[in-house]
Amino acid sequence: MIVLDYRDKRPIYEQVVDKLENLIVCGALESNMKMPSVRSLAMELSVNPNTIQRAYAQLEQDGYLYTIVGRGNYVTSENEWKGGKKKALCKEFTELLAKMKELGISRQELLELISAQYPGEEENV
Amino acid sequence: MIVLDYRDKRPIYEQVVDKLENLIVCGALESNMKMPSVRSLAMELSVNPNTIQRAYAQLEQDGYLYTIVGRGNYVTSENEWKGGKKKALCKEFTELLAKMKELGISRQELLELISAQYPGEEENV
Amino acid sequence: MIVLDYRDKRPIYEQVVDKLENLIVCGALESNMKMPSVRSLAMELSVNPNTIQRAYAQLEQDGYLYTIVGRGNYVTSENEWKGGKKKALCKEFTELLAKMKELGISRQELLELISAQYPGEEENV
Amino acid sequence: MIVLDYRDKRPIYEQVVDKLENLIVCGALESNMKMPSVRSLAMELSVNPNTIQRAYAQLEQDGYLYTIVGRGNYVTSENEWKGGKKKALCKEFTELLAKMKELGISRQELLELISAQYPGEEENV
DNA sequence: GTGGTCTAGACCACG
DNA sequence: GTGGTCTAGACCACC
Repeated sequence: MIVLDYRDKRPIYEQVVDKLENLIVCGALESNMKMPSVRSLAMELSVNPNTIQRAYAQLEQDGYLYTIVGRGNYVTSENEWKGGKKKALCKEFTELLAKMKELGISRQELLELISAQYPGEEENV
Repeated sequence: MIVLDYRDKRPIYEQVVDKLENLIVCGALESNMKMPSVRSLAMELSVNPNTIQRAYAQLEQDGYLYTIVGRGNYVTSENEWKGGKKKALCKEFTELLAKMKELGISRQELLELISAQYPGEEENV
Repeated sequence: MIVLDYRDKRPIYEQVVDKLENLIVCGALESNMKMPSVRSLAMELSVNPNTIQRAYAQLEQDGYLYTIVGRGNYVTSENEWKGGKKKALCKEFTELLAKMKELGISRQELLELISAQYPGEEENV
Repeated sequence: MIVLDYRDKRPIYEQVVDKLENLIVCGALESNMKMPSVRSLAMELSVNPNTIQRAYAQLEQDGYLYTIVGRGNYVTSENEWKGGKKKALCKEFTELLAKMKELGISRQELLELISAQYPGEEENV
């Protein structure tokens, strides 16, 4: 389900947050689905339960999970996190655009990169 | 020349690297220009010389500076770093696009964000 | 009669206490009225009978219910809990006022908040 | 500086957060003042450093502190937290008002409680 | 069994 | 010396 990269400089709990967030965003973990328990996921990843606990706490704070004490952690429904996520990505996109523009990358080059991701849609839409 | 933000979570040396890289990319620091000495820049920013030393080392590794022992640090000529930088940014851009597409952000929305950065250029260029 | 919020951080029994207390305070549950049995309410809410038992015990301790062993739980008459409740709320109110004053919130602002709750009563009453 | 109440059911870190927040709000801890280090405060309170760490992290997230890794924790300037705090208190105030109104506490009684806190200001302001 | 908190002790990057 | 992370192991309330 998750593979940790111990060569990565980022803390483990952050890697776990990232991977799980991706799984939730891409729909692999469905709304209201029960997540593996703190202890079981810790065992599976050979990591201390506290570390998973911290990751789950972060995900809850970011709105991707909700916790019922004594029962487990569950995946939040999509519309509760979608708005925030979209806003964050657009911000990142704008900042990246600024850097690219400064380097002299033309609007045309950007459009080509986009067309590679959104095939079939003509440019004169 | 450089203003540090001590509340930034990133380490100081990384901020210095970032700022200097920006100054080089935007052309404020010209090719083959002599950089301020480690000690003088450390004094100017009120930080430990080790911190500046580390930043310079990082910039040299990234190809933005070259060192002449006993003489100082100099700015690399543009064509030596431009290709790598551009490639890195395009890769980042493509990965970000993939995430945005997954979230359901339309091609149209992207074009609007781009138009905000590249004003004056019509969409049917 | 009662709707539980499983995403609420508070324990279930505490939510039950709160909801029942509200129903008693607002008069929906009249004095000396018989409460539903522990088991039946537990069934209705799909929770463990222990949870309801604990809630009833708490309500009894707070003076809102009295128990007749072998018969069931009954709502206390109003005058037995009203005094204590009022005193507790006023204490809470005073403490909150102190905090607000410390933050520089003016008397005028407080009056406006009150007017929003007690509409129709003029300020010079 | 801080006294813990071990009979309190709330977690220790939460008590620490509460006390420190109060000290900051009331001005006892001035802007940009250096807080005691994690380890020293832990020693002073006879508590594990992790516990203090968690409290500081919470306070940072709430905007009362900012952290410079390797240097220490510092008190945020007032205007960075004042708005959020005021909003939170007003919300609490409104909710409390609703409860009091339900219990039949009159507007007049509230005004008297307020006058006790804001002496000298006449009612017909 | 579940999540939440806490202790004791360790290592790391940073300055 | 500072904050940040992690482990190992423990206890608690809740259900």
